[in-house]
Amino acid sequence: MPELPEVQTTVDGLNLRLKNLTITDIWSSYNSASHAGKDNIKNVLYFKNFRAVVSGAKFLKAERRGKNILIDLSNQHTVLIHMKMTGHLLYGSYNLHKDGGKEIWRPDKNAANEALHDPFNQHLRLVFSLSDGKQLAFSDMRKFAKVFVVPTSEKYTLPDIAELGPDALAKNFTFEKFCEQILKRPNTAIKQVLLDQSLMSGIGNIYSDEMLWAAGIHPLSTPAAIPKNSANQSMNHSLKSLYKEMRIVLERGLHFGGDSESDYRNIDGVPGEFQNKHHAYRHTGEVCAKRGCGGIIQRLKIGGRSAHFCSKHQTRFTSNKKK
DNA sequence: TGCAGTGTTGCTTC
DNA sequence: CGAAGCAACACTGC
Repeated sequence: MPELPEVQTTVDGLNLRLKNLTITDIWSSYNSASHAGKDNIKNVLYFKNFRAVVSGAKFLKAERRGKNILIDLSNQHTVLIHMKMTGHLLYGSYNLHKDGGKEIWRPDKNAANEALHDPFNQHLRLVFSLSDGKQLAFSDMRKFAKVFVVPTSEKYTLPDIAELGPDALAKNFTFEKFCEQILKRPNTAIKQVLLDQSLMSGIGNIYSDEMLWAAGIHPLSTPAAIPKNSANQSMNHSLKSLYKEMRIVLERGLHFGGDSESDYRNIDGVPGEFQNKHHAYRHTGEVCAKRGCGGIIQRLKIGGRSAHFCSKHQTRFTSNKKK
């Protein structure tokens, strides 16, 4: 779901659409004490405080740290949003309806915005009203998302941000640094290592499968056993190729506006296209798309996640020495 | 009809 | 410390 390319696409959309807008008010479905106490949108740092801090502030800029979105406001405060599994930010025109004692936001029927035709509007948890008369709505079907506000001076010292490893696409995240991080877990399946946000940040289940497929490395390979460089010209089956493919696959995800295999939409409600470019993820039982390979895509549970891979061209490197 | 599967993270346990 | 397992929740598909 939202992995690095999807979160970046969302952040780019926020910077494009919300520039110079002021948040006139906010609303939340979690406006009741019965939901307080958990570390997610339910407590919204106790909604009244959140509302008091955020209302009236102007949007300055959004940025991405791993899979987190940081939104700087003009009043020296920053909103952190992690979309987790099913979070969606949607920008468009909504109207507040009263249904008995219950308040419900519904898309404006006359608006042409694609965001407003999405089923995610059934699960709105938080709505920012903006000075252009439109709204930024946050939908979160499974209610796993995290949203809170802190002084901007503290944004990078939050555990959510400070404990992240280097960003997978950062310019200064060199091959040497990549190896250093990967080798901190020398005997753990590479699939799990790539998903560990404290080692490097931004990679999720889909892109990890795709980069391992492209690099020709079996997801159960252990880092210490994978050659650093490959002998042949193709640079395949090595940490070097994995590093290279990591960059390529994530950049491609970004280029195609993210991956909507599941239900990702950008803030205008438009799906991405990367789901049509998969070679491994959710291709179980299909013939491997690699030229001349002819293998069949397998699926395996690794670290509680499903991994998809070609058992023919993805080499399994494991250490012989068992402890 | 019921239950496994789905993406991400955090907490508990060993 | 690391790693496994499960919980947080809701919906889809077999």
